[in-house]
Amino acid sequence: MDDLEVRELRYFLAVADELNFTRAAQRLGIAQPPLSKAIRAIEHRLGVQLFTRSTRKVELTEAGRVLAEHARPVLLGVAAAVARTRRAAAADPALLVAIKPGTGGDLLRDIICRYSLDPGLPPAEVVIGGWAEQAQMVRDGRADVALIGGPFCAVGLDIEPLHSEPRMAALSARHRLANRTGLLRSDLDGEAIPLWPDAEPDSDLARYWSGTDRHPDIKTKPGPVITDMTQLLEVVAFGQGVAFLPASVRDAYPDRGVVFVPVADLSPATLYLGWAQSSSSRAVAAFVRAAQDVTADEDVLVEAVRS
Amino acid sequence: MDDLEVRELRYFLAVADELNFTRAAQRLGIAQPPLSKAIRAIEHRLGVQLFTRSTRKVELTEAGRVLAEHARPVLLGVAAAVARTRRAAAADPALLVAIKPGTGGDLLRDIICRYSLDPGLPPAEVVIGGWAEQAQMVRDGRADVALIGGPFCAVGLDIEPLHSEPRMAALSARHRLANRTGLLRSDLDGEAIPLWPDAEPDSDLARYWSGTDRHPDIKTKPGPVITDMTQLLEVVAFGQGVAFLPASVRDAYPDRGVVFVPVADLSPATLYLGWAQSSSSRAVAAFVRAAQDVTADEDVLVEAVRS
DNA sequence: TAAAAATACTCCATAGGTATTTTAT
DNA sequence: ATAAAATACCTATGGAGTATTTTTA
Repeated sequence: MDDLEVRELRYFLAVADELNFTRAAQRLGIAQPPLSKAIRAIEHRLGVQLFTRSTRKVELTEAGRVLAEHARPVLLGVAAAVARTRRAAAADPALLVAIKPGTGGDLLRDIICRYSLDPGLPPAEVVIGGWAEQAQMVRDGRADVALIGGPFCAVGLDIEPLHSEPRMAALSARHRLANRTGLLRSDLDGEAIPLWPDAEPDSDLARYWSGTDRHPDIKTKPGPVITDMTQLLEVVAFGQGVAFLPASVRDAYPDRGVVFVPVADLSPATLYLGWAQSSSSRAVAAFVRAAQDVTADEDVLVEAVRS
Repeated sequence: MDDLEVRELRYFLAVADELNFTRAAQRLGIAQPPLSKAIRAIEHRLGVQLFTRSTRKVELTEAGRVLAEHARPVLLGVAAAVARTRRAAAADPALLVAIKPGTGGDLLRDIICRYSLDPGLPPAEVVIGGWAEQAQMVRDGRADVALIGGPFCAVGLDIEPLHSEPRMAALSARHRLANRTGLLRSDLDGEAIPLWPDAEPDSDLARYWSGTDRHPDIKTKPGPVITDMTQLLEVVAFGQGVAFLPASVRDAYPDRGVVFVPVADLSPATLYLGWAQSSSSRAVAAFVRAAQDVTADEDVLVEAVRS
């Protein structure tokens, strides 16, 4: 008379995503009739209608929307439970730090270095994931902590800002504004913006990368699709678009015919440390503390240099 | 090759709690052999040993501890999903506000009043739960928001402090210190402290109620077991113990031969508003905002009276 | 030796498959 | 007319039960 099984939640979400029993069944790798039956069984057990369906249209009911919203974190929780349990049993359990290619550099090295001072803790290992995948890796247990740049969804995570730096316009050396010493975002209105494949248009992510998160009125022109930073800089160098990148990118990637010009009215690039909400892991706590210590030291240094 | 079912998590947690397959099976209402088999199946599927067991002793492994920690919130999540889905489908969905008997009073009335100004929101209904159950009611979906007094575990909740007031010593009118105008906690060292049945000795809860959360060195003498505020005040009136209560209790309960004396070095009684972490419910958001508005107004009022 | 977990087996509920029918556009 | 969900029916995996054996403190 009550609770749902993980398998049922999975089936339900597949239908909720596809709004089509046949396609959902394909995605799940089962036949359509058992899927229909499973959904009916859930509805009957809960005494609730989850979908309004005819043979031509399937829609979520209000109750269905509520269930969908609750079901997703449950499935992530199960995945995380399995992944972390497996890792805990491994011969050499480690603290997994998720980053995306190019993140970190000195800061990450310093944090890991300080974290490693305590020999009683599992060693920290870096796992490099896809471009906006770090938060999800923490949620589903593939990692324990993550360095996350740019805007992201913090549901299920505890986070701490580590470092913030202004973003600059990356322009081709031959760009008409390449020798300016400063710009406003509006100066680059109408320029093509290279696109990351997974960021749908007008998402937080897309608006951040196009520098329009603080300028909702600016419409952007789509540029070529790019998948990594090298490619992005190439596109910019060829004059096929402009990008808004943290200043540190200039140092991380050697000169490629791209110039960086300060832009006064861009949101900064902020690097966050994220970890599983209310994690009780000693290692995670130590890593967070190490990160805080390192950034605090850095701030002191910056103060000292300034004065 | 991967994920666990809800039933399996339930079975696992029963064994993890009891550390005894036979008792766990009884608790689950199944026979012992299928339980043993189910746990073995989990261990085999994960490729992980969860318990070290002989016929005489069952213990959690490190991996088992990790799984137990992850499994509990998953089960709560499932329970919450089911409960909230059912409620969303009800003819008259409401926003359920969990309180414990005696909480709230004017403040709660004002918050609900302000929340109700928007006619587009579901009506707020108050559900009265057990004494320290409010947080759990939010976690497992029996309620949407909760007013929580005293120390509590905020895992899985977002919280916001609403109101803080100093606690006073509640003494029998015939107590030797009853006519003092002020006390320190140490003045009442050695007095019997009435006990709430569910607060195990030396828990955060017990230390809070005995006024020793800021005085870890003070040992307390156990008094009679009490189950509600009326009973507590009776016990105090009879001189069988003392209690440390927020000042507002004096006003909420008519005179019962109990006097309230300020105690300078007690932690205050703070009332929190709690709701499901990263809830996306419009109603919950509106309720939280209403509560913030009301307390802000109150603060302004207090300022005004002071000046 | 006794208490508790593991093994051996039996049974049946149900997850999932195939074939077919119904329904709404 | 057709695409898609529902229904009917069948099969087999595995969840749960009973009886028994093994293990160790």
